[in-house]
Amino acid sequence: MPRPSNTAQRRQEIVLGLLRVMATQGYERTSVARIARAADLTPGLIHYHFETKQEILLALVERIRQVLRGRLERRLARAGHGARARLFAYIDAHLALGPDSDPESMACWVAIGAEALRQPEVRKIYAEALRQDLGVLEGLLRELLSSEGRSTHPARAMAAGLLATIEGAYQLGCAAPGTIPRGSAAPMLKKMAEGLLEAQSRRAISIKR
Amino acid sequence: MPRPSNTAQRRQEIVLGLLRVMATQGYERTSVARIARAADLTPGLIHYHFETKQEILLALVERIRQVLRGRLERRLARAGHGARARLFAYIDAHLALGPDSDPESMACWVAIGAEALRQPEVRKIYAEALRQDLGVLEGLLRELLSSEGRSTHPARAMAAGLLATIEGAYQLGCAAPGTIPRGSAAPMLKKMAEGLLEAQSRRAISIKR
Amino acid sequence: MPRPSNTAQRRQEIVLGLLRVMATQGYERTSVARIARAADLTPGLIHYHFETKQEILLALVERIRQVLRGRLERRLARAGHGARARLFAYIDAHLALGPDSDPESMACWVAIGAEALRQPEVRKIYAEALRQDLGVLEGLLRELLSSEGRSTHPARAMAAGLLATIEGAYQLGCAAPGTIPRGSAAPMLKKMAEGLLEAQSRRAISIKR
Amino acid sequence: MPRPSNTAQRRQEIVLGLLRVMATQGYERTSVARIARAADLTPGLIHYHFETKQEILLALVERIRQVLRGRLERRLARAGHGARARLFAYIDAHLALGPDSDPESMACWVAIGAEALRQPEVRKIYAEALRQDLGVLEGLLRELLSSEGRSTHPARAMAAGLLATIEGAYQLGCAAPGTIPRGSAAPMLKKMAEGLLEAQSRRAISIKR
DNA sequence: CATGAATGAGAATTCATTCAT
DNA sequence: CATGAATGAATTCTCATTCAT
Repeated sequence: MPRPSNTAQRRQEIVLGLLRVMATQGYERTSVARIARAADLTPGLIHYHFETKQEILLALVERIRQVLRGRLERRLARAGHGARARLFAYIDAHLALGPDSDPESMACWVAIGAEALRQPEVRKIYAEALRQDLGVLEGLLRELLSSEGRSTHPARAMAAGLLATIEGAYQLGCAAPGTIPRGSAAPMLKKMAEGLLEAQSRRAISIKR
Repeated sequence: MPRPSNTAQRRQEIVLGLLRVMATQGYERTSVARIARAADLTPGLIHYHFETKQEILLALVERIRQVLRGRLERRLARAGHGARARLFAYIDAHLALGPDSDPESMACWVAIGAEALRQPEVRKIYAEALRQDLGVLEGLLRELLSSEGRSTHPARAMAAGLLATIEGAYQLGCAAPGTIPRGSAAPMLKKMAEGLLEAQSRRAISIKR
Repeated sequence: MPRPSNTAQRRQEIVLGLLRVMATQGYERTSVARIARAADLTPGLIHYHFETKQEILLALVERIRQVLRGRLERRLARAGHGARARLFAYIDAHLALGPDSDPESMACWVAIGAEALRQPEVRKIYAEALRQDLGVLEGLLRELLSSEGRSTHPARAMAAGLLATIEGAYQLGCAAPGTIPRGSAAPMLKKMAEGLLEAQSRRAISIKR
Repeated sequence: MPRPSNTAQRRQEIVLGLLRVMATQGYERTSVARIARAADLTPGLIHYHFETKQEILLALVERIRQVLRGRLERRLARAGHGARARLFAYIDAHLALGPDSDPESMACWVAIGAEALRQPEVRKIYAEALRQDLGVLEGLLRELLSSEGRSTHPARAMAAGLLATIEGAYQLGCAAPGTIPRGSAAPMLKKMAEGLLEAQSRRAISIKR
């Protein structure tokens, strides 16, 4: 009778080890030995469960995305059916402080974004993640626009702008703390969203006139 | 007769070598030997002109800032005195495509942002740079707000939001190309700025009533 | 009722796994895990049936020898009683192409020869194997010489020469294909054997004169 | 004034270090650290002068070939113009014992032959080396045949046979010492060559009749 | 100023072997 | 018998930095 597999468990521990170390050291400076120490394992075992260090990174991306998806779903569920409330839930899921905010993941996400610059494989899943985010955000904006009886055409471009702000807020929040006053990112982004929507609206009206 | 010092020249070549390599490799993966090769120099000479590799990075930050400052000044000069035009000049200096845009520097800036996560010294000058940007941007917004006879109070928060969007656009532009349609970053940011301003404006008006 | 032992079966599977992998990877590059995969077993089980990796190698040598012995016996049986035919049967058993030729074993044999350079234990059984071959070959030559009424004295030296050619043909056949035209090794060696015998013969005759 | 380059010197030292260690350990078991120790250098320096370990191996092949070429040229020069003497010079250059024989290189050559099985790049230069040898040997046989007024047609096949014997003699000499009595390889090969030539000759004669 | 050889401290990865289940 | 997780030592290779010339 073989010992029951603990691979899933171990892989998670390893991924969390990378998360912890990478948040302060970046990917390149995080050696497999450090991941091992952080997870209280041996380097050899790391490579038993993952072929390469990069594979751990990819698993970490997956995990960060999962957690974010969970956060988003919970907040959308709480938000009810109002299109505006749902958009705000999206923003809060990404930027709000609070018990479910996750600064380590945020720092890692920034580091992952930098790795995406030079590792094609990382770039691929990083870009894929952003395309997903973009899609979800666009959907929410589309809901909101059509609920107000307006054209959904600018939804995509607006989503891109808001997504850039989110990613930029991560970057500034981690690497230049203080630039954005603590806790102000989510409210600010909501204002920007509203501004975009209203500007759009007024322009539409003025065109009609 | 000693030969005239070419230190300044050499330092610049070295910094440009780092710029070129780092844009695709990131900082950690850029070895001194590669910088040397890119600058057509030898590793030893690099360390004659710079104590450490990190020092080159700091010089590169300085240089990227200088170039950006130059671009901003030229665009502000062309913009005339209109507060809105001056704000747009700022945005274009950071995001517009064109002959003076500089994708390599943009990629490096993203990599520098990631290095700021883990190198306190880099973080210091990175944050300082962003504070400067923030100050300039805030000033422009203040100009604009007061030229319209409105409170300049929200200028700082608005500046933070716009700056985040700029940094985020760099990130997406480099690491997830296609997320933001090519050439659309500057126009989008202008719309976001306008939205913010107008939302502000209407709220102010409605409060007055 | 304990299940019947399948050790013999398993050991053979493992040895064949080594054969398959080693033919292309050499001994050092053949990890126990790869042997296991090739034999559709697990690494732990390999070490249940063999103490060490080297032990598998020794078993493989034994097996290759057995197969060769079988081939030789079949060909000798077919050859009848003519001394020349029997010598040729020996040569064909080692070098002839055909359904019973075994390129994988040949490649392994070459790899084993290289391992013999550095592993005394392997050297021991490798040398023993060659001494056996030498003995058999010498016996066949002796038969042939005495059947022609000539001195059997040079049989040993001739056997050594022919054996060297056989081993060299393996080497060239595996590692420098094309050097020896395909299918030409056995006929060439037969000519070399005849040449040796006839040269011997003429010299003997001339001495008599 | 830069220090004069000692790269050529160092590279040779490193190659000789590999030669020394590899003769007893084989290629795979020869770690870069051991090469370094054997050459009294540091591992880092090894990799300053050679990109990879394999590159050292390729340089070693080159060197062994050079030495062999030198030995052959000296012996050919001493052999005068007789075609038979020249053929024997070739054989002696490869197999004769004596002050210029080189057992370490011989052992390495055998190990290289085994590496050729699994490293395509090694196989390439190994096969090329053997093709060269084959060409030279064929030329000598052709000389000899035509000097006796006979067809040179079988020269190639004869060369292949003799070359196999040479490689096999290396193998047996290194890995199964005693199989071939010490010092008997060269005389035996000469007899084999003569046997081949005479057999050929007699056949030619008998055909003429 | 300039060269490039040299160092030494890591880096990721591999792997034979052990052993709890 | 069988599994496969775990270990720890070894491996190749990288690289910032130093320094004799």
